[in-house]
Amino acid sequence: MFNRELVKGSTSLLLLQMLGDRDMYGYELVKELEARSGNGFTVKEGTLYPALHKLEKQEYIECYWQEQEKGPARKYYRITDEGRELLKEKTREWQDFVQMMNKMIGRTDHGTAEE
Amino acid sequence: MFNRELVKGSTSLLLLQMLGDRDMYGYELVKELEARSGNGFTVKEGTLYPALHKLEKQEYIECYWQEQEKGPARKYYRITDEGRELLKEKTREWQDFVQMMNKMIGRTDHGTAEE
DNA sequence: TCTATATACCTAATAAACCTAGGTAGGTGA
DNA sequence: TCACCTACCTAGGTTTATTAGGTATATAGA
Repeated sequence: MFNRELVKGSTSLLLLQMLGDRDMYGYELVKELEARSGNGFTVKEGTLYPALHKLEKQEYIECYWQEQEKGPARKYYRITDEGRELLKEKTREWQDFVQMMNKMIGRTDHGTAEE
Repeated sequence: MFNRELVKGSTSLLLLQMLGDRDMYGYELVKELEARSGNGFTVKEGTLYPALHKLEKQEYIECYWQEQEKGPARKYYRITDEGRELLKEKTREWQDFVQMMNKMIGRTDHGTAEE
């Protein structure tokens, strides 16, 4: 759909946001993000797992294993208090960024940009 | 201000946007972006020049030298027709992306998710 | 039994974008 | 002469995401 480049830098925000709602495991996050975005994009496993590990190392999230009656065990992630702080901050940053971008790309009409 | 990470991927959009308004030279773009963003961020020269060269190679912009009465000559960049097409497309992508992100992170206080 | 598929985890190698930290050169003013 | 501003440039390193695999559990079908 749109350029995956744009998403750079927003992955951790997305992950924290998801975990802010409820504890989730990696594979679930991949599927959920794919579903929520309406096929807009997907966060690949090769992106997700390293990102989760980094957030965990920084103590913004923590994990626990949960055995399943059927299928492989799941590694659930839970957001920490520091994580919630970071989430708030990142959300604010995102909103500021959007505002600035809109100021930059929104104010010119060089080519009739109405839908 | 906000995380520079977020800007990654939007640099070429910003450049095309600026050049969509008028021809500009590299150094001018750096200063102008800095001013417009209200100190939000700066595009470094080490980012800008390679980005311009890439856009030129892809024929989205083209350049011409202009001698100055005082000071070093300036290398002006002009957006091409293909560039304008790309700009429209990238602007649309940006708007889609923002829409999706807002859908995902929009409800800033989790727990109350009514529409 | 053997194989394919789905779930669920992971990483090494690569690619892309950016930043750091320089360099070259013209011109002005102390 | 030296410092500073304008104006161009790039090599090397970092970060982030993707590609393209791998391991393991469990089930369904040939």
